[in-house]
Amino acid sequence: MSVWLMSRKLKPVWGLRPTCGTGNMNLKELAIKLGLSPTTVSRALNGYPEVNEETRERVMAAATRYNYAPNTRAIRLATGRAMAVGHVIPIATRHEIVNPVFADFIAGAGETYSRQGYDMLLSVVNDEDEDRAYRQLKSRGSVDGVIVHAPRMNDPRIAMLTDIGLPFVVHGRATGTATPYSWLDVNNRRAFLRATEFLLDLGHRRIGFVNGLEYMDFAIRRRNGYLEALTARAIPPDASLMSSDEMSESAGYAAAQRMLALPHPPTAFLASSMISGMGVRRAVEQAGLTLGRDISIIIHDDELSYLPNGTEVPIFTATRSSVREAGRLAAEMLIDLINDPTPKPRERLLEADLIIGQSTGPAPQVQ
Amino acid sequence: MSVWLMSRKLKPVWGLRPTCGTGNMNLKELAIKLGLSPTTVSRALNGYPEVNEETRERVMAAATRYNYAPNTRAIRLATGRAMAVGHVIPIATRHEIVNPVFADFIAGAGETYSRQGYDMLLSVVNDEDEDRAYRQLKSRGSVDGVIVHAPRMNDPRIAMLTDIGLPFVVHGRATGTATPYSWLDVNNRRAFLRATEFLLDLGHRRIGFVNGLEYMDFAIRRRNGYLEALTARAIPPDASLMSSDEMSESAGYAAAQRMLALPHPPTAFLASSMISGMGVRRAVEQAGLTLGRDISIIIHDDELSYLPNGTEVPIFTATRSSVREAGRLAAEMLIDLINDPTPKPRERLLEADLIIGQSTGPAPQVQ
DNA sequence: AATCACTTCCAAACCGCTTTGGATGCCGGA
DNA sequence: TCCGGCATCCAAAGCGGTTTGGAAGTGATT
Repeated sequence: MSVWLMSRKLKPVWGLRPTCGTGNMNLKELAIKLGLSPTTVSRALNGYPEVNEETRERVMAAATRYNYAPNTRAIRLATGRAMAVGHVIPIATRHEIVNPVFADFIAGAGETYSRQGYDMLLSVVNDEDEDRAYRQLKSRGSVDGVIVHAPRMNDPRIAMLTDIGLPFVVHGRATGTATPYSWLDVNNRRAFLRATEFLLDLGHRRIGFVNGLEYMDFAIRRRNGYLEALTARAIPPDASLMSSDEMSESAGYAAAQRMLALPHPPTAFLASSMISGMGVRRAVEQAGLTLGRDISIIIHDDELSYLPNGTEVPIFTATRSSVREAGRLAAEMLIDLINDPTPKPRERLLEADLIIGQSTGPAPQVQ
Repeated sequence: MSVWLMSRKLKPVWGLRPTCGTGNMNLKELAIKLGLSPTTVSRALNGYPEVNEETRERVMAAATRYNYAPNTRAIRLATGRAMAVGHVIPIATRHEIVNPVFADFIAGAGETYSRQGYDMLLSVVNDEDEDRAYRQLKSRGSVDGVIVHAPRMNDPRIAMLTDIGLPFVVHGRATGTATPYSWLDVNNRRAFLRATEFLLDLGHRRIGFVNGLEYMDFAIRRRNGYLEALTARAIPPDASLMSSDEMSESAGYAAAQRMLALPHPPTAFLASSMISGMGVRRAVEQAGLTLGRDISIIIHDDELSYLPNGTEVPIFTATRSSVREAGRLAAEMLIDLINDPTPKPRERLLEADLIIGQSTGPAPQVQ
């Protein structure tokens, strides 16, 4: 008797938590409604072969009828996969990254994610918390991989991510990194090499270079391309014609204004982005010069969806490469990487087009 | 004997799946290492009172030592809360939204989320999939709530979200919606009313209005403010001085150029954004007019981090309201809403500042 | 000595799904 | 008649946490 009581006590009737707090149909309920086991229902919905075709159709029909959608939280726990990709965005001082280029990249990547059933997780963190953010993403299992933005020279994130074993793809490259890693980049050196050559061919000899911040890897490569083209024509680079700053309109304006005030001003400009190019244009027009005649400008056009470089004819002559497309491709690379049991680094270099607009013309004869 | 065999068969040794495939420490392992039950460890870490203070410290120390972080997937399943907020971004035709304003809003909201331990989920979908995206977010339990962007007049999303019971906060308002809902908005009507009044006070009588697309709710309210100010001074609005288009540089340029070519051109402009204002400025300067003397411009400044309206002195006179701050606040509202069992709609109207820059001055006497 | 309150800890159910290892029934061939 | 193979289906063990309902142990009170 007392034994019976004890065993009763050991197995009490537990207070049932609400099975259906969200108001959503779940697998078990659906199975009961169908008179099947959860196993079979799950298999039917996921296309496994060991289910009668007739049964499968019955299940499918019931699923749509009862508006059943599997709970992702449960799937993730059961499968051990987050089905999500993380993007860590540092803010504060370096607001460089909260920029329209980033927005378009995200939009492109997001397209790939939703096509492939992945979620996109954005972590906005302070600069000093960036490292911890990646580690948490890993240790809490929130994502299956990450995309690394805005790599700098000798970027420490690459070694760190390799170390903790979180799959990643870098948008850009990090000069100075010894170990191999996956990346997708535009051939910035070549793009700016070609742009400079194009201006040189038009007779320009003094070319102002309005670059981005040169701790960013892409800015370094662009400068290299610019310098390489000059050197190939035996033109000594002039430090007063080279600037490096944020890629904002006002910074572009300031840099161009300074260069135009030189005793020996440039006849052409190379600008790092659409936006800084607009600043350059303002300085040029304010100086009473005409674009494409007195002064030539070539910009780098990321094909931002809200900042088109003209609708029919391009306004600026530009090196063009869609950052949105880059986002799509980088996301695809990452998902490949996640699904690949043997993670050998993938690399992809995109070439930029050189498109001719109305902002370039032969160098004026009167120097 | 055969019974024994059968019972053996009924309870076979299951193939153990790797407990630790991710290489992460989990609660059970940590408990074993500490010689405690998972229950106690969980409670110790989550600050429950029924744990000895000494034990708690031991647990905390072990957690940091072994770099333990609870698996979010498991927490979510167990608690039934996603601890995540969703943002659905439609793309394709309306690329209006993949714009810098959106990026800054997201950055602000992201700050709040990471401060409060929430994840931010971004869904980039085609326009036609937007509805489905919200429904899936709900039925799959991926998020606890969403923020609705870029509301239009009679926006159907509001009724839909109310219907499916997914908590939400609208960034902006949707004119024509009958049922109450939570929103955070800038007082766009008042901002443009004040800006127009300011120009009228300066003697301007013909004010060009370069508005955003007028199916967007904020654009409607801005137009109302503009018209209200004119009406108050008994100035009949002139349709040829009002344009409505995307808020891009080129659209701003085109609109301003058209108006400046009128037989009776405006002496001042009201532009919907920094970017369209830049287009207006280009048209003005190209027409040989000087900003602040011949022509005045007031823009709306969302305080985009990468597009500052001047560093010290503002370039443009502007109605100013930080969209990033709006993001922070909207996210806080949403989290409040999620945590509040009695969901009564919250509303918040932010006022924009009118700041004086160099782009405005008295109307030229010679009409 | 028995009762009671309180502190501290634990076993096990549960969240909703996947997946393993059978079980069952049917059919054709030996 | 028996057996193997095949097509279908199911019970139950995870995934890694949270949370419920006790269960010991300790002092103080009656």
